[in-house]
Amino acid sequence: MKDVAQHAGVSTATVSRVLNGHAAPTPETRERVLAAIEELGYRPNALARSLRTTSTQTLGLVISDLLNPFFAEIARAVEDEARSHGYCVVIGNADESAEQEATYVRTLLDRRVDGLLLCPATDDPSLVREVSAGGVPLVLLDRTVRGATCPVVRADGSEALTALARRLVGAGHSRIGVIAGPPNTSTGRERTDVLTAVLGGVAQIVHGDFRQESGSQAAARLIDDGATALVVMDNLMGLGALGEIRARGLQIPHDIALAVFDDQPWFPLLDPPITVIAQPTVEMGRAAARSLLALINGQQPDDVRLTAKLVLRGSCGEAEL
Amino acid sequence: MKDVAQHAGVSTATVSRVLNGHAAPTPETRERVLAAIEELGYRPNALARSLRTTSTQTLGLVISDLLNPFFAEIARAVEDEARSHGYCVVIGNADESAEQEATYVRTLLDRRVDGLLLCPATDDPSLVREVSAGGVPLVLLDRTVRGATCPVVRADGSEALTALARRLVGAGHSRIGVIAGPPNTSTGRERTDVLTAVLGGVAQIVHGDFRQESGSQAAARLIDDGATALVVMDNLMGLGALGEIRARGLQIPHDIALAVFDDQPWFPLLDPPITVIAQPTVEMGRAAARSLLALINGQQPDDVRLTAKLVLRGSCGEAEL
DNA sequence: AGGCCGTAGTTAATCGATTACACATGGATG
DNA sequence: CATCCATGTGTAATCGATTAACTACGGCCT
Repeated sequence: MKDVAQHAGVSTATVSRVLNGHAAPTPETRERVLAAIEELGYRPNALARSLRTTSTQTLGLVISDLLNPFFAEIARAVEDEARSHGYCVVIGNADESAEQEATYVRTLLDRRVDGLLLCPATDDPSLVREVSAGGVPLVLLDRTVRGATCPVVRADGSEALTALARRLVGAGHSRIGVIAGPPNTSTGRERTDVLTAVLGGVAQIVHGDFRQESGSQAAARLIDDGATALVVMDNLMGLGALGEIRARGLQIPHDIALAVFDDQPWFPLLDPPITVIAQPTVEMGRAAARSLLALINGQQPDDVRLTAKLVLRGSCGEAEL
Repeated sequence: MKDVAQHAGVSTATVSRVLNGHAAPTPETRERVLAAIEELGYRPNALARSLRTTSTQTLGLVISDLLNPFFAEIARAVEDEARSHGYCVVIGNADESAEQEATYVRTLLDRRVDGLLLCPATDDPSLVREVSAGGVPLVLLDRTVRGATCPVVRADGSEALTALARRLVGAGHSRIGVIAGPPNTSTGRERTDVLTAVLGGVAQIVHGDFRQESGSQAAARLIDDGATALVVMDNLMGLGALGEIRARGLQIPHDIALAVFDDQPWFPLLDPPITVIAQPTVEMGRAAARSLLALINGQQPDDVRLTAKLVLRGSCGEAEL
């Protein structure tokens, strides 16, 4: 910057003013400065700028698993929304581990992100408290924590799950296996709560860990226990369950019905196409980014609750109803 | 930091030394400083540190599309490898657009990443030159550019493609449709070059843009033109092609054979399971991160060329051979 | 006792920007 | 013609760390 100033025969203050579009500099000065910038190929140092202004124009996003397309879509949406407001997004991959999540959150805070979006790995509120105590704007995404004091953006699958459960019972299923998320995640608990409320003893619940492998294992157990329908609360575990069903040579929906939370582009391609509860991932991501930006701008955004939709495709024997 | 120093009754220099594990401070001083840090909940400002040390301990990764699981896996691997060396990764999503790619690259450079990993959207070398001119360590990933002067990490699918092509010809296919990537990407061109070399006039090539939609359209055209086999050069376009095949009610492999570049966890679940050319994504990501770190440490890493493997599953009529 | 040295710690410059304040210039005003 | 104000620019402090150069303090040797 000093070089640019010298080249243009002005002070660094003037260069800075030109860069930041202040009213002061004369059109001619501005021209000269811009020419010098161009000629020297100068690019301002964002670190120095941020240090001085205490604003990085960056949002932190800590998600549970980048390989889960559900989160990848969210990340993408967050990024789009942020970019359209001149913000950049730094993504941290917690890998469904509370420790790694904490590490990432701290790293991002150390780098002074202007705000943080978090998909908490567990419903333990301590990390959230820590961030709030630091005064950094925080929005929770997809999952919440106990006694959360910050805005939360998530999808509500109660209606869809209820409709699905009724349908399965109506089709005569009397042993419905539920492959749920970990009991210490809000999504893991809430979704199963809805189901048990509707299904009562008909439901048999096994908790997985939102990973493919746990889906296969849970499916194996449930099938061994005589389940005639499987409801899987996450697409990765759904993938595992599907693998197990195929490995056993079972026919969907004849031998076993299947429904999965989260839609994926390849679900319609299976035979039969898979019935899903689709979450509005893009809208969730965008809404979360908007809420966070609002918070950064001193507003107090409300919680956002979007609805997940039941998409019937055939894997629950819809055709036969 | 000043507060911590005061609290511990030392100077900021001493605090800094404690933080950075310098030899100087006495165990007692160290204790006192650590206590003060603990008590005040002090966390060092990474921006200030980076400004002073001109090192951010951060790698930039600009990829073509986060929603493409191929790149998501790579991103994940890069991140793992980087983290194990104490580096953080900032991901930028170019969305297969050269402009957005350039924007991201510049943003990352402005933030002074220590090095950059790039999956170039086109084979135009100008952006690469710009980065190199800035003296920032750069490694290309998956794709290269014309006259690249930096290390490149990619997968070689020639053998696998050749074997696949021979097999298809051997099975009697005389019109083989190839859905390729854009001709101005190295992967788009090289893969088709291999195929045309082996197949000659038997191959009919349509270029897509690495997105699902273009896969459907290309498949439609090729099928209309009488193709009895499709080779798709990317998993997203493969998804599109599959959709088109299903929409037309064609049976795989009876009516049409199909093979796709990039393996995906759900390919084995289709009926029949899809034959693929699997790229070693994790190894690619790790290797790229390692090369970049080597470059940052002043070494001159070689190009890395990993081999993609043909995985026969049935969608090319393997059972019938 | 005096000189020397190693060690622990302090002072102050520095990284590259932003910005409050001071200053100079020139035109309008009484 | 002196005064005042508006306007454009420069000076220098500042953000929060790191680190070279310096100082103070003991202990050791002769």
